[in-house]
Amino acid sequence: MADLRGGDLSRLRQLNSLTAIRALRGAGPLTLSALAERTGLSRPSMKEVVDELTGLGWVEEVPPSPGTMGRPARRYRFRADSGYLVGVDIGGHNVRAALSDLDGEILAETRQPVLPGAPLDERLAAIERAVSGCLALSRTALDDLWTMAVGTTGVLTPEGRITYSAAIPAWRGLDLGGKLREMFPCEVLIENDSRLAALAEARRGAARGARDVVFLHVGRRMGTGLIIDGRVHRGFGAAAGEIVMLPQSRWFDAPEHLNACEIVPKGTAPEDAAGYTLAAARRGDPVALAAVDRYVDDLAVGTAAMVLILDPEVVVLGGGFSRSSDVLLPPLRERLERACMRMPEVRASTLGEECVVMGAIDYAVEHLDDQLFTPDTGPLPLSPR
Amino acid sequence: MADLRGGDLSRLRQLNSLTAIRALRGAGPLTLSALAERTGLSRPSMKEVVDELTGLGWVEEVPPSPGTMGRPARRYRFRADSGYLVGVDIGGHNVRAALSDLDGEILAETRQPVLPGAPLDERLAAIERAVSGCLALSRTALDDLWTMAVGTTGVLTPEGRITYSAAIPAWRGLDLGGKLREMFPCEVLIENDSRLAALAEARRGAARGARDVVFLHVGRRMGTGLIIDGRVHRGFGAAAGEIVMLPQSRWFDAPEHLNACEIVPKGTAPEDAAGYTLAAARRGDPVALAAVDRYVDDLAVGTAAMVLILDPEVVVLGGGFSRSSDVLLPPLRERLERACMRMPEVRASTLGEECVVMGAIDYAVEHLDDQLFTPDTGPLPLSPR
DNA sequence: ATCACTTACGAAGGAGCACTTCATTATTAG
DNA sequence: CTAATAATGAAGTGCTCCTTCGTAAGTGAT
Repeated sequence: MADLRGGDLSRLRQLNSLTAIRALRGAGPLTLSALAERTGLSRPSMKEVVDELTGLGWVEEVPPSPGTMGRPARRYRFRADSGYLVGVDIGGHNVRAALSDLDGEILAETRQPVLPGAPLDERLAAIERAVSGCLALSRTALDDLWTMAVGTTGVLTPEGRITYSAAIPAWRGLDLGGKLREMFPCEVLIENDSRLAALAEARRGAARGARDVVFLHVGRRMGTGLIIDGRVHRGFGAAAGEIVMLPQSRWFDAPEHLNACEIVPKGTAPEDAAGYTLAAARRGDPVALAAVDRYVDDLAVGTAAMVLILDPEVVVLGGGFSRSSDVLLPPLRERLERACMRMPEVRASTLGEECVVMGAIDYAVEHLDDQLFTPDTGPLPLSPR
Repeated sequence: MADLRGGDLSRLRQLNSLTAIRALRGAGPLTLSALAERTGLSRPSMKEVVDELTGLGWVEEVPPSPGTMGRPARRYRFRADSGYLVGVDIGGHNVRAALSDLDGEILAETRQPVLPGAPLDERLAAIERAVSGCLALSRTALDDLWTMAVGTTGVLTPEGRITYSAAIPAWRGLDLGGKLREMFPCEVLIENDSRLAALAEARRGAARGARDVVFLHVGRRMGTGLIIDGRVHRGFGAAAGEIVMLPQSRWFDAPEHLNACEIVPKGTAPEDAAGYTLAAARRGDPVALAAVDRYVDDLAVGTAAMVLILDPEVVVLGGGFSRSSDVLLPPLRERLERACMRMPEVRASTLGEECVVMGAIDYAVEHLDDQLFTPDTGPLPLSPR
């Protein structure tokens, strides 16, 4: 039994305001008549709603569109620029950031390289630089940032403390949420990077429209993100998706098949070895193909476990190795066909490197929508908070 | 972006009617003042709402509670008896049914034994008998049945056709939903039995209050049910939870460790073998304990996969073998401690044999609530439909 | 039995929101 | 310049909820 709050007349207005905002956010600038038709309200009522929203700063009039019959209608749009969001992807080698408006439209992106072994301060400074870079590029003031969503590798507590991170040694035990809240005067959300990537693929990428999605991060390290019923699944202790920890999933050592392939020339940097093998496999090298086969054999076990447990609509292959999805997808599909009860769609990521930042943006948008634009959350505040 | 329907004044009333109903269903009979306080509405408004609901047949006045100061207040209750629900559990050896009111309060239960190899007609007749038995016991007319929820073993399509059932050979390929809709003049919902058991445990059993639950059906056959974010997780093709199909989960053959234990006397019925081993293990028989150890070793692999993937709050052990949870839980916990990232609560089912029927009832209640008592679903109809 | 106290009931008056209707206004097409 | 088109603004209506206040129906003390 959810909320027991009964509704006042003002609540009705609030409901209608939110409906108007949703309609405006869904489809570009709209006239009063269009809004009225979409929402089912009468024109005069809609006028009052829009006037109120304009007064609060959530909605703004735009010039009428010319060339129509009759008296030109005034048009209104949602002011997605009343506030801004940043998404940050803190990886081993790079810190990426993106800045968007309240609709998740990306306005600026930056990247700051960091050494994997860099000390904590250096990495935090890179975050600072990445974000200020975005602010400068989009000419946005720090105070106009409403929410920052951060994706990083590692296992997190629900509050944003890092339990464990294989990729970034300095991260271990860090209260990342607390640190970033000291650095930035906005709300800070921390999430696992694979989960954010999954969200991005489900919102704007290869799994757009699907409500149940399994995202596989395949690369030097394995990771997963789950979208269940359209939302990021964290689990009770924010530890969902860690199947790589199970030896029988055969995921932990799977990348070694590619790294340790005989055909990789001595002296190749460890981070390039797998790429070399995958490229050789694409050319048809039999030794490389055999290594890929062994790799996919292992990959398919953990994947089949997730598919059998969750029965997702789509499985998305992302992460570094997904650049070679042409090599990986056919054999993976073949193994899953045999192992699964119902075969899901298996697709390659379409967002690539920007996947996590985009997911972070999407996550922030969703958080904001839950807070502001949901009927249960009280009246709309004045826009500039 | 959900619905774009704006709200009329009548919608406000509808909202408040639903709030009143929710309040009444949440806590026994209430006076107007109590209702007003809980919902935040004024007394006169609440009076009007309650009068309307009384007229529609959803609410009814009950005698005032004596022994209070001041003028005795009129009290109202939700008429949970405006309609009735049946839950059915179609197992290999038994068909169970339960009848409840709209609040899921169980009013009658029946059981009809069936032979596992019984032909289709016989099993359908048993269902018929089980349901009419419930109707007779509770003196309810067939026409007062609103919804029937059915749990059965096997893999289903989203529409309620049976893809595959190991336990009931005659079931294979059957359009069970269609058949039952011919037999009963009410809405029919079909679901996998383990999923319903999971729901029951999450609503009224060992996992009450938890939003993410993994239910393990351990018995001669293995099955699972997942509750994610408080709701039954079916998956895109209603095939979620079938990890037993993955050889590496080691679930499929796990029960064989108990069945084929050396100490089981020759000639024991196959369905009693595992029970014999478990009982011997409880007495401390070393051979039986070793078999249990091997069994739990295997059980823990698939369980760890689910826990690592989903990070549930609670894992519930149900099914036939859960009668021996005192023997199974400690070693299972020990293995999971080692394998899992975050250890969930591991508990034994508290509902036992009635688990699936109760889950069916809960499922029907939830379906009804979604249809009738949710703000987005339009106005409340007249109670006797 | 009576009186004070407590609490609920019911009626009356008021405010807010959305609806319908209609005269007015701004633009395009001929 | 006129007719047609479509949006605007103002006026009047109905519904829902709110507050207020006098009345009714009990309990407990004298």
